[in-house]
Amino acid sequence: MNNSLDKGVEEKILVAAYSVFLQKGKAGTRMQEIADKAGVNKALLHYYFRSKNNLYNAVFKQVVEKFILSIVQNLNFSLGFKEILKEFIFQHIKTIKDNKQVFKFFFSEVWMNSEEVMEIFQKTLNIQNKPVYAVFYERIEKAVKEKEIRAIDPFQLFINILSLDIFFFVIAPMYFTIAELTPDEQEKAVRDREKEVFIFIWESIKFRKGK
Amino acid sequence: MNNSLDKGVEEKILVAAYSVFLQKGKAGTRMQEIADKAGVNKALLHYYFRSKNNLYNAVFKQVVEKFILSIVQNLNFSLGFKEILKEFIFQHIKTIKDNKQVFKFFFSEVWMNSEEVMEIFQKTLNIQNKPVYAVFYERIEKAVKEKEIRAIDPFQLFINILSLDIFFFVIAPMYFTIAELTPDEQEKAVRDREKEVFIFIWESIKFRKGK
DNA sequence: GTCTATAATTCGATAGAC
DNA sequence: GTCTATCGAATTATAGAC
Repeated sequence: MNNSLDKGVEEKILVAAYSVFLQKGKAGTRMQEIADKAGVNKALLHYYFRSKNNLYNAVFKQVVEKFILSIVQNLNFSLGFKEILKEFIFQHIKTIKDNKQVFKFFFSEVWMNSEEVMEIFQKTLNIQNKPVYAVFYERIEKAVKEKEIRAIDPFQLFINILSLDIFFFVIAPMYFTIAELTPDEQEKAVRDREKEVFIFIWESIKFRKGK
Repeated sequence: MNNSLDKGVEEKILVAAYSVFLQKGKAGTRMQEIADKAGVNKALLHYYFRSKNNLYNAVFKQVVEKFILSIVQNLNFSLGFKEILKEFIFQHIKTIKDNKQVFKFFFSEVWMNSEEVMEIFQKTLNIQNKPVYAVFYERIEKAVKEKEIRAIDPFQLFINILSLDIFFFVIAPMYFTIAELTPDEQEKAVRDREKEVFIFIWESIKFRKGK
C-alpha cells in the first residue's frame, strides 16, 4: 500500500499534468507524456480522471487560482496608498517572475477554449459573491477622496497596474532571445523593469497641489 | 485555367490557413479544415507547402509582420511629442482592435514553439540591421532633452506604452464574458479604455516646471 | 495542377488479467 | 489499483490516376 512517502498517485498525475499542460498547451499535450512524467501507466490517467478533458480542467482550475491569488495576496490595507501600491507591485511582480509559465499558459489557453473553461474562471473569481478585486476598488476610491492620488477611475487604474506588471514579464523570454541578452543583462533588465513600474504609475497618479 | 477573378490557389490556401491557425493555434489546427475553408483538396496543401509545419511558418511570418507594422505605421515625427504620443496610441489601439486575433495568436503561440519561430521573428524585426523601434527611442530621447517630457528611459517608456495599449484588449473578451457585459456596455468599455491610456501616460511623463 | 484513395502514424480510450 | 495489450478514430502525408 501507500506509505507516508508516497504522494498518492492521483496527485502525482496532477502535478505531472500541470507541468506538461503549462508547457505544451491543451492540444499540444500528450497523455503519454504526462504518464511518463508521473511515473505511472497511461491507463491510470483515465482511471483517475476519465478523460484528457477532465484532467485539463483540473489543471486549469489550479492555474486560475494561482492567477487570482497573485492579485489578492499580500495586501496590507493599513498603509498609505503609496506604500500599498509599492508593496503590491513588488509582490505581484515577484509572483509573476516565480510563475511565468502560469501567466503564459493563462493567456495562451483561455482563448482557444470553451465556455466550460470560462465558467471555471468565473466561479473561481467570485468568492462569496464578491469579485476579488472589489477591495481594491474601494481602497482606490478612498485614496481619491482623501487626495492621496488624483481623480481616476478605479477600474482603469486596476487595469493599468496589471498591464504594467504583467506585460513585460510575459514577453520577456522573447525579448531576451531576440535582443540576445546575456544572463547578467537579463537580470539587470528585470531589476530595471521592477523599479520602473512603480515610478511610472506613481508619477501619473500622485496628488499635486498646484493643478 | 485561372481567370483574373481567381486569387490563385496558393494564396487561397494561405488565407484559409491564416484564419484557422489564428483561431485554433498550431496544435489545434487540422489540415482538413484549412482545405475545406480554402475550397480545395487537402492534398493540394501538401503540394504547395509540403508540410503543416511549413504552412504554419508562412502564416506566422505574416503575423509577425502585422504585429510590427502595428507599431511602426502611422508615425508622424514632425509633430510635438504630446501629439505624436496621442496619435500613436490612437492608431495602435485601432490596429489592435481590428486585429485582435493576431495579438491573441501572437502571445499564445510564440511560447510553445521552437527557435525556428523565434528566428522568423528576429529576422522580421531587424530591417536594414536596425530594429524597428530605434526611431522611437531617438524621438523619446529628443523629447527628454528638449524638456517636452520628464527624464525617462526610452526602452521603459516604449514598454509602458505597449503594455497599456495591448494588455486590456488581449484580455477584453475574457473580461466581457466574466463581467457579463452587454454589447453596448462592451463598446463603452472600449471607448473608456482608449481615452484612459493616453491620459495616464501623459500625466506620468509630461514635463512639470516646479519639480 | 488537382483529385481520389490510402498508407503510416499518432493518440485517446478501454478491455481484461492480475 | 495497476498493468499490458489493443482498439478505433483522427490526422498528416503520399502515391498515382487524370
